[in-house]
Formats: sequence, C-alpha cells, structure tokens
Amino acid sequence: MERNTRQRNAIREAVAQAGRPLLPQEVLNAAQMQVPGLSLATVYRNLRALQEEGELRSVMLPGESARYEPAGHGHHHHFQCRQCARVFEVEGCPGNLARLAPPGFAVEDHDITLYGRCRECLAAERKT
Amino acid sequence: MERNTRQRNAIREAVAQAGRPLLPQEVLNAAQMQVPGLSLATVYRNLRALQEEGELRSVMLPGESARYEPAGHGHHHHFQCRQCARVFEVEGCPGNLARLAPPGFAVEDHDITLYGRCRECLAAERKT
DNA sequence: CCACTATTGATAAACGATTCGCAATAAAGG
DNA sequence: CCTTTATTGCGAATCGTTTATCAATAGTGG
Repeated sequence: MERNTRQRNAIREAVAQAGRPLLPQEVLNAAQMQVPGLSLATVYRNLRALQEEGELRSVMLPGESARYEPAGHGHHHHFQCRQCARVFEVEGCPGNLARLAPPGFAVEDHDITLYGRCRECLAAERKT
Repeated sequence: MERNTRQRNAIREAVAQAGRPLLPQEVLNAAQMQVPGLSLATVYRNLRALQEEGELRSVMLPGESARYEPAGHGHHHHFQCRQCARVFEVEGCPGNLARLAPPGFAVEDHDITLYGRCRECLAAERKT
C-alpha cells in the first residue's frame, strides 16, 4: 500500500504552496526546508507518482523541461519571465483558436505561453 | 569565406521545400535524397550556421526538440498532429493576449500551439 | 512492539539530443 | 590546374535530464 512519508508530504506541500509550476530542482529546494536530507531522486519519483495519481499535472513549455503544478486548476495557460525564468499561471483564454488551423485540420486542444517580465523583475529594474 | 557545398544546398532546399518545420533528423532524411552520404552532424552544423545567418529560424514546441523553418514568414503559430507528430504553420493570431497576464506583468511576446489531427491523418482514419 | 515491505538516499547509469575532434575531401580564387 | 582551407563524415564525447540499482530506513497493520 502507499505510505505517507515526510518526503512525499513535503514535496506535495512545496508544489501546493508555490502557487506556480516548479521544476524538480525547485521542488527539491523548497521541500528541503521541511526535509533537509531530501534527494532529487525522491523528488522525481514522487512527482511522477503524484502525477499518475492525478494529484499533479506536468507543465511543458517550449524549450523547457517539465514543471509541476497541482491538478484541478481548470483550463489556463502560462507566463514565463524572460529575466528570472519563473513560470506563472494565467487565467483566461482567448478561445476560438480552431479557426486558425488550416482547412481540413481538426483542432482538439491548444497551449499558450506568454513571455515578458514578471512583476518582481519589473520592480527590481526600476530600482536600478 | 563561406562555401557553397552540395550538402548545405541540399539542407537549405529540404527546409524550404518541406513547407513545415522539420526536425534535424527529418532534414537529414529529406536532404539525403539529394546527397546520400550526408551525415547528421553536418545537418546540425548547417542548421546552426543558417540560423545564425538569419536564413532559418528554430521552432520550439512544448516537450519537443528544435525544428527549423525558413525565416521571414512573419508572425505565425504552429499546429502539431497528435497522430503523426508533424508540425505545421498556422497563419493568424488571436492578438490582444497581454490582457490575460496578471496585473503588473509586462507581456512582450507569446507562443501558441494547436493540437489535433492533420488532414492526412484524418483522411487515413476515415478509410479504416 | 514486530515484521513486512514501500520508500528512501546516494550513486551510477541510461537517455536523447547535440557537439566535438580529426583526418579526408572538395569548393573557390588565382 | 594548383593551393588553400572551409567543410565534411565518422565516431567519440558531452550535456542536462531522468531513471535504475541496491542496501539502509521507516511507515503501517497486526
């Protein structure tokens, strides 16, 4: 049966608390606040397990490796800051994208990624 | 000075003729019609060189490695077929995506990827 | 409190994609 | 037609990410 380990809970918490999709390495950094000895392998193992359970969702962005966010946030897209490289959720969706596809193509889904500067990085820039 | 080799021309042609972004391996397959002995390393070298020259553009899709298309096709997005995995250009753009970002975020750019079935794969399905 | 076994940490290994090293080849100018 | 040297083909090497191995550890039900 599945066991509730400190490691798994810390990983679950880290993703939930972050409020944005995290890289495995970021999950490790965050979860090590709770479980200092935590290893990257364990993070990978649990991210995969939690994803298969349907508790987490993997977020793929162009040219980036997988990040993880809690499942069940409904349809949304993402924003990546060009300065700090962090990824954030953005609500809403333009919708009606199927019309863009060439005739004869069936559109079933879509991904949108916005790029720019996040609030924090903009604030930091102004101070310089 | 830069030389015009059969290999480079074949690679350039392959990308131009394809009409869709190609993976290095796909470029190799196509260009080997013209230059049978062509090697993958040469494809990589030339794709990189042509990109730096501004003749080609690399296309990144979520979870995929880089594809290459001719530069200068203007702003557009891409469609990936879930069956054959090929990528196609789609014209047009919903525009006004900046409004989706959280307050305080500056949106500078965006990527849109559509997913579904391409015409060929839809046609093939009907025949079964 | 025990026994069972899922889980962990540490490290090596796998993996796919891309690049490098080098001798052999072949454009291009004279 | 030479000479120069950019370019090529091949295989090995690298890169970052992810997974496998395996002995040691620690949840969990009884």
